[in-house]
Amino acid sequence: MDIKKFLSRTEFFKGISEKNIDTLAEICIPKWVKKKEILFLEGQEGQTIYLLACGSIRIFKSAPDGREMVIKVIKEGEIFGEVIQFEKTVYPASAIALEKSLVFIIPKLQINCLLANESFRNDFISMLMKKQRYLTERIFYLAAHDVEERFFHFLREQYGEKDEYSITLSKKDIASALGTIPETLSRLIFRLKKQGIISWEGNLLRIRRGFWKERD
Amino acid sequence: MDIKKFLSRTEFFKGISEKNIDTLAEICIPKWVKKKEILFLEGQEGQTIYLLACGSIRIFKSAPDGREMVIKVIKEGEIFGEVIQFEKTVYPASAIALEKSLVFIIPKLQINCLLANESFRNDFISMLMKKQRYLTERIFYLAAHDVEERFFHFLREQYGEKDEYSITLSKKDIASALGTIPETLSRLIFRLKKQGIISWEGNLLRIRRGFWKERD
DNA sequence: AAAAAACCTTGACCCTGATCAAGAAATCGT
DNA sequence: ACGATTTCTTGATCAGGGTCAAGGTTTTTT
Repeated sequence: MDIKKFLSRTEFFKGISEKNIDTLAEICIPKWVKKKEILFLEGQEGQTIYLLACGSIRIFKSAPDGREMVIKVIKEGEIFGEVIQFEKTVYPASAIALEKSLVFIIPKLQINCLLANESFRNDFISMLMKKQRYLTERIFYLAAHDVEERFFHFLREQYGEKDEYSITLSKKDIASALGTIPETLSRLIFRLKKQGIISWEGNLLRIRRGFWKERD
Repeated sequence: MDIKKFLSRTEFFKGISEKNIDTLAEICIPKWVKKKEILFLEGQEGQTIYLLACGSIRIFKSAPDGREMVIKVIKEGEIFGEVIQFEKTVYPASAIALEKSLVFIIPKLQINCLLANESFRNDFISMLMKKQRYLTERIFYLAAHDVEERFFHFLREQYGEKDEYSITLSKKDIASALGTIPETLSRLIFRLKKQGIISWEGNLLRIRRGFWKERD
């Protein structure tokens, strides 16, 4: 089975021992979720942690009146929902698939066992700290950068610095990931096209050569 | 010495065993910092984790051009700087004292030893998750709530729901904690006073009776 | 393949909160 | 205690981006 292969290539599990990989591969349950499927809702009790194998998942919070905010768009190889591991058993945010995705479901009890292993534990704690760094950065970005800056930051963060991107997310979803609305993103794209900084037809987004270096 | 007493009353260390408390009390170094003193800067290497005993500390990020954003105002009994525990050894944000404060400094090596202990480890991981919940909530609040909502949220979060508060932070510092500027806070206070919702003379901030219940 | 739904774009308009400025009050440093 | 610096307030102005509306396009459903 190539679950093992995938796990061992994963950012989070790549440092893990062969034996632990075996255990994990047996434990975790692969599950396909379709676009718009909800994996869990804020406030809901949960017993499982997720690992995204393929696709993308939006983690978000919403207020009763409908206001919503994206916390993070999960990339392939990332863990999510790990925050229910101890004490609090309810998810603090909701998760929805932005496209057809494959996730591995890992019961939190199993994680608990692995946690006895020192190297796993260290990786787990490191992962939590990395998330903390990410969220810290996101607060900073949302508050102190305009939509254009956030757009390029999102591209780099999600796909790296490239000349060409094959975009599978809808513009609407990208807008919400940037913390804005489709109209604003639409106008931004219009302006960037006019300035010759990007072109975007269908799935293909091109960035002007040298753009990333110029902007520093 | 009553470091022990303090430690055992602390949110984070209260569940910890007597033996561990003793060890910790020996390890950690108390340090008074004066107002505006910087504890560490973003990007700086660090070997220590902090516990705030008394006072308050602002954790913030800043851009080269001067834009700044408060990530969190640390309350008494909270840990900060713990994010350098593994791998990355640089702080992802800066810390400055908002008033004269007492911190306990704990070398990260020592934490590492304690981490071998299962119950401590669980507490540590729980603490990280709590922070993650906090940051998630903060992203949501900053993005989806106006300054007035953030003001009351800050009060509740920092001091609880009361009728009277003795405010030791400057309005400027409160403004930045809310993610706004002094002018805007000043105008908000003016409006809330006019509406009879608050009064604020000197240190004494009063909230209209029943206000918290009404707002739900 | 047709109908329905969702998505994208563009325009007009508005609103919250930032910026700039300047004077008053409070606090700090020596 | 006094001058200097910082903080606080209030006014005038401005801008980024959100809201509302409407038409066109793409995708989904049946």
